[in-house]
Amino acid sequence: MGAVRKRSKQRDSIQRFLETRRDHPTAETVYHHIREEIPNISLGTVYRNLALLSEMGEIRKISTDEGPDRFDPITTPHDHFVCRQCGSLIDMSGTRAPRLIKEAQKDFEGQIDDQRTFFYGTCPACMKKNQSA
Amino acid sequence: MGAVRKRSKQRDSIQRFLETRRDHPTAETVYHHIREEIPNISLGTVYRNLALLSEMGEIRKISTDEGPDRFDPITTPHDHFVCRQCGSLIDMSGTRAPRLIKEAQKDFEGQIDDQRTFFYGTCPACMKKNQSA
DNA sequence: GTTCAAAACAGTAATAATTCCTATTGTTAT
DNA sequence: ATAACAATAGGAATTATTACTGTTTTGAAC
Repeated sequence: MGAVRKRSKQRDSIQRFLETRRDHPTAETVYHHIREEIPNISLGTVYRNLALLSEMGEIRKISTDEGPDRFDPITTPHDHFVCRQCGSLIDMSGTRAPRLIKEAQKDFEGQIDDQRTFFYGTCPACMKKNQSA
Repeated sequence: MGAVRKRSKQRDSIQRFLETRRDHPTAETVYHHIREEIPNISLGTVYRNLALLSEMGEIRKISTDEGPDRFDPITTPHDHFVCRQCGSLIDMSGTRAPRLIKEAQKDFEGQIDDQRTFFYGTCPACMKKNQSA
């Protein structure tokens, strides 16, 4: 009998909060918002539950070249764009993962389970900002 | 007139060291090795120069879901594999970047300059280890 | 080769990001 | 209700990285 995972209102609350967001919050952002609902939750609890939810496949951890890790409630495969100027993280349409994994697996002796693609550049908002400046 | 970049034996040494390695060392690893050559180099200098070399396009910073940032002396486009079990970072053959950027740019209003693809799974060495265990 | 300002340095402090630890609380199965 | 144990809070500790300060090195101009 493997470890039984028990629910907790803290973890439920974290998951529910993430689901309302399209902007891939950091652990710090999650912490500040959950504190409005559960004022004495600790940052450690937030980190632990974000890690747990990731392991459980309920959310996805996203590490980029810019800034701290972020978390995404959408676990269906999709790519991300990172703005080098403002740091915003944007969902990209279209998924390339299954095709890429199949392709890469051909030349590779290990086992490929997952894949992440990031695009870097300037986001639409910053493009506009730069024009007027 | 932009800032004039001056050379230093510290930066040269860091770059030379990286070029001998195929395993994408962390800042800490670089620091320990350079200290054999320049015993009183400081960790801050290592971080500063790794950042500078990245900006200059001489090396590449690599951030993954597992562990601290790593640095790659090869700047021609290529993908990476991350072993979830041992954390090793492996170069993948074949580049998908130019094709992917072109594809993604079609549906995207921002400007895409760069792209990173990571594969996650179990590396060949860990596959073997798991079999015998 | 001396001068001079910019750039880089070492060393240290500070901050950011994350994990670990301990005592306590809440849940589940009996 | 109680035993067993998962999950908690809160803070300490650790890891990763950046910033600051006074000193040294670099490279160009003379």
